This record gives sequence, C-alpha cells and structure tokens, in this order.
Amino acid sequence: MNIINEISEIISEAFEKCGYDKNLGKIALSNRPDLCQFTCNGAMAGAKLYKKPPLAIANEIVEKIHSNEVFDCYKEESALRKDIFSKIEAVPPGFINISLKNEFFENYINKIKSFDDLISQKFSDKIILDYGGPNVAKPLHIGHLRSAIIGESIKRISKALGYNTIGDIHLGDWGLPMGLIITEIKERYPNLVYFQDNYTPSESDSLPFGIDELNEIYPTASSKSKLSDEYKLNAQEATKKLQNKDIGYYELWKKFVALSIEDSKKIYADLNVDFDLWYGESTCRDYIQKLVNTLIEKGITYESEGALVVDVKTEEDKLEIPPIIIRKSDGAQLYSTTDLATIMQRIEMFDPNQIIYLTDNRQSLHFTQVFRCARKGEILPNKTKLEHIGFGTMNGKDGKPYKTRDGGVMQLSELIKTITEKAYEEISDRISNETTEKEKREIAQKVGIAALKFGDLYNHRSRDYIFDMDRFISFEGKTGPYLLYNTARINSIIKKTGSDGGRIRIFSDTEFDIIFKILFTEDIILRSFNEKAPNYLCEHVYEIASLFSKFYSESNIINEESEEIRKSRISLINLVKEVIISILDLLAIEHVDKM
RNA sequence: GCACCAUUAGCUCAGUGGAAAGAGCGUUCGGCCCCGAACCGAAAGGUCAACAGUUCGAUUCUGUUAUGGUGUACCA
Repeated sequence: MNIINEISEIISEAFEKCGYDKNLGKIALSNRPDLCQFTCNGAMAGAKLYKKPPLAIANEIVEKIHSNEVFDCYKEESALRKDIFSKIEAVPPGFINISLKNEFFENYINKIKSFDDLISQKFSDKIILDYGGPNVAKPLHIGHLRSAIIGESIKRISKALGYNTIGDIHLGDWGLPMGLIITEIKERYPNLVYFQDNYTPSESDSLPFGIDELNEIYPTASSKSKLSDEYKLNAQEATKKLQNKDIGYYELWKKFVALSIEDSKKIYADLNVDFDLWYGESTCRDYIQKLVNTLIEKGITYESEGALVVDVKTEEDKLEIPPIIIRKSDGAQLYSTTDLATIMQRIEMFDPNQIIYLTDNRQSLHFTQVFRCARKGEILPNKTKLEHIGFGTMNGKDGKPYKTRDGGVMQLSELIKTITEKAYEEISDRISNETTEKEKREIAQKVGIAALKFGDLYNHRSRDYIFDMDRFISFEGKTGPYLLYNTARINSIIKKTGSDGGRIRIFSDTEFDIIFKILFTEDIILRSFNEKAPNYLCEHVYEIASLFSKFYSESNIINEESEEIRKSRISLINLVKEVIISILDLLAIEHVDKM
C-alpha cells in the first residue's frame, strides 16, 4: 500500500475519463502544507498538449472526481474511496490541490503493526555491493570511513526492500603495496624462512612482528620506494613473484594478510559494519589467466609501450579515454586486471543482476574503463548491471583532505576513541547512579558512534564535505545523539505507562504531522536506494524525532485524563519508537534504551 | 590544455520545472510545579556565483564566464 500511488490512480483515471493522458494524473506531496497535502500539476503540463487553459482542465478533473464516476471500477472499496477527500479543488494557475480526511490516515496508520508494514514494494534481484575496500597492512583511517558506513547503509536499505544483497569488502591485497611490504620485511628480516630457497610451508611458520609493526611497514616502504629506484624495482619484482605464487612469498603474504584482517575487523565491528564476504583483489587470482585469454581471443587487446591494453574509447566521448591496461609492461597485474577478473569470478560464483561499486569519486574514470572493457570482452551477461557509486572526500576547514594537527592522517581508531570519550563525559554527568560503569561505557560507545555516523551520513554521499571535529562531538541539534535521546525518552515513558495502547487517532496538528510523515517512509527508502543516498533517510528520521519532541513538549501522555487519548498516544509513541529505531538500523546506527 | 563535479543564510549543509526558499549550528529573546531541558517555542538573517537562452513559469534544464576541487595508461 502506498498512498501516493493510490491517489494517483484515482486522479489518473479522471484524466483518462476526460480524454487526457493518464500519466498527467501523477500526484506529489504538496510543498505548501498550509494549502493542501498533495498536489497535481498535470493540468498545467497538459495545457499546451490539448490547447486549453490549465485551470479549465483542472476544473474538469475536479468535477469528474466529484461526479464519482471514477470510482466505478472500485466497487468493493468505493465507499472508502469516495469520501476520502476532505478537499479537492482546482486553483490558479492550474494546480489540483488535494487533502484527505483524518480518518483516512487513521485507518492507514492503525494497520501498521511493525516497520515492515510500511514497505509495500518488494524486489528480489541479487546485488553484489563492493564497499569498504581497505588495504592490507594499512590501518583504517578517516579515508575509509565513508565507504564503510555509506556502503553498510545502502546494503541494509536494499535488503529492507527485499534485494538479495551480498556485501563484499574487496580488500586491497594483491597489488604493488604487497610487494612493497614484502620488500621491507625482507630488508628487516632477511633470514626469515619464507625467503629461503627450497622453502616448504610448515604449521609452525609465523611472523616475527605484530600488527603495530606491520602497520608501520607499509608507509615506510612506500616512502623508501619514492626515494630509491632500486627499492622500487625490488618491490615490483616482489609483486610479480607474489602474483606468480612464489611459495615463500605467498605464505608470508597469507600470514600478514590474516594479521591485518584481524585488526580491521575490530574497527569495523565498532562501526557496526559487517561484510558477507571478506574477499580481496587476490581472490580472483585464479580467474586472471582466463580473463586475459578471453580478451585476447576476442581480438580486442593489443600491445602498447610493452603493456597489454584494450581500447575503450568511443566516438561520443568528450574526453579522451585512455586504453585500459590489462597487463603491465613488466608482466604484473594491476587493479584494472583484478577488477575485471573479479567480475568474472562474481558472475561465476553468484550470477548477480547487479554489481555496485562504492568508492571515492576519483575512481570514476577507472570504472568507466573497466565497465566498457567488461562489455567489450563480453565477460558478463547483458542482464548484469554494473554501477559505480562515487562519494566525496572529507576535507578540513581549508578545503583540502582532512589532516590532523601534525599533518598526518587521522586513524579511525583514534577518531572513535575521541568521540566515545566525549560521549562518556556527557553521559557520566546525566545518567542515573544505578547505571554500572560497564553500561556507561557501552552507551558511550553507541552514542559516540551514532554521532560519528549520522554526522557523515546526513551529507549527500556524492559531495565533499568539511569535517569539523568540534561539530562531530557536539551532540545537540540534528545529530545522532538527538535521535537516540528521543528513543530513550520514549522508552522511559513506555516504562511508566506500559506499552498497552489503543487505536491511534489524531488529536492535534503535531500528531497529524507525525503520522503523515511516518506514512511516507517507504517513498524515502525507495529514493535513498535509487540514488544510493542515505541522507534522505537521515533527514526523514530527524524530522520524525523532531516532531515527536515537539509533541512531547506540548501534550501530556502519562497524565492525560481521557483514556482514549492516552491510549492513542501510547500507541503512537510506540510506533514512533519502532520507526526511529528501524530507520536507524537502516543507517546501521544502534539505539540505546537510556542515555 | 581537455573532461567531470561544486558554488543556496555568518558557518556547515539539505532541497525543488511551479504557488512565501529549508534545516542544524551561531546570534537575540522566551520556556523546567509537571511524562528525561542532549529539549521546546519565537525572532533576525538569502537578488539560490554572474550573464544569456529554453519555458506559461527557472534557484532547479541548456550555454558562456568566474571561483574552488578532482581526474587525465603501467599507484589503488
């Protein structure tokens, strides 16, 4: 059930019965709630088409509705449909303004027993969502935040709509950085078993260092390679050896990848982000040869400056799109190779209808190349859509990518710690004495993470935004903690009244606004999914919470004398709580019962 | 150079081919006898970067310009 669609059907039918295009009858939420709830612009769009004044058309439609003719086809429900309108009128220059009776909304809202009842449309496509994408041996930093939390939210939104979505972290674990790490390890520990001739794997093989050293190895190696050509060559050589599965390198690589994953998992768990697949670029390694062979067989590859490439430009391109490199001149693979091979692998393993990549906007050219090459090489069926969803960067106040005071990149662990401590301070001041220290810590974690995630998600994903630490740790106004605070307040009331409510009815404008808002949740979810933009849901859930807060301050619930009103309100706040918590869950933000 | 993206209130950001342009923060003012004040209410604050075009109607679509950002074959 979807109110907009239902009413659009009625109006469309009126258009048709008057001899106009049915599609003109689509209605939308009014942007003038003082005038009406819904509005239809069809008469104005049709004015030119039918060479009639728009207001005349609008009047015809309204009269047709009043004549009840359009309801003929709804015999069984016509009684309901005929009298749902509290107002339907044509106004200059040709709007059709529509409002419905409160009983209509009351009937609707009382049918909603759980959040799922708000979602009428269900889809079943299989989607692979590629997000997260951290690199092995690089601690998660602020640059990894957006992919993780936007991706997690899109995954949950899609699942709520019925999609069979598989989230894949797609670790960076196969490119040149691996060669750099191995080179640096070899410099530090030249006598490790992995580097010996005739190395054979053994259960007792281990690493001589822990995660802290591993995390420091890559940046060291990276800067060394920029200073020394020899070092760089060694790293390229090591990369190639690894990709060709030199047994010692391969075993060493497996060990440090495992160590790194273990470390990342903790941070992702803190962020309430989880992946169905912990695959990496390396997972497709068995498909690489097949990929290269396929592309060669198709006759679309050629050699250029020693590299094997495929042309992907088209005549319509405004920009010269360079060929995509499948094999580097030194014989090694690079990210375009693994991305293509990964498509092959995903098709074979999962046969998805769609693969969605969530990465930084800056990779859009790369994905254009990959997608075109994939189509040209026919490595995937036509039905499988490929989509790159780009997101913007978090910049500092100077508009440049965010750096800490000392010029470094802020690690996610540090960011989480800072914001959690701030939340702990706030909570300690307010929360009841009965709360144990352990509970306080747990609540602080949830409140802090909510602030962090909501603070990021409410920006439109495609845009760069200014990261301001002071704003993130401020828990007032349109923030994650505000939302949690309101659920905690509702929870506190329900604890006193019990959750035993009655039929929901509309006793005040604010109650109407809350119900109206809740009933359009599905449209927001659909929009968030279609645009892969969770910020619409952020706005929506904030509006609901804010309306509740207003309602709370102007109406009494516990001490309301009329039992009918009290019970209605108890039901209403229960529903509000369910909706807020459920939307927070779609944003992958955990709620708290008290704070 | 070429291409892409952005430019909306003091700050940070939403939003829309239509009827008065939205929020949070900040500022000013008001509100705890009373269900949790991390709250609520009110006010001030905008020629929606500039110019032109399409349209009955443009902040929204198109073009040009300005400013900022990003990308432009062997990093990912």
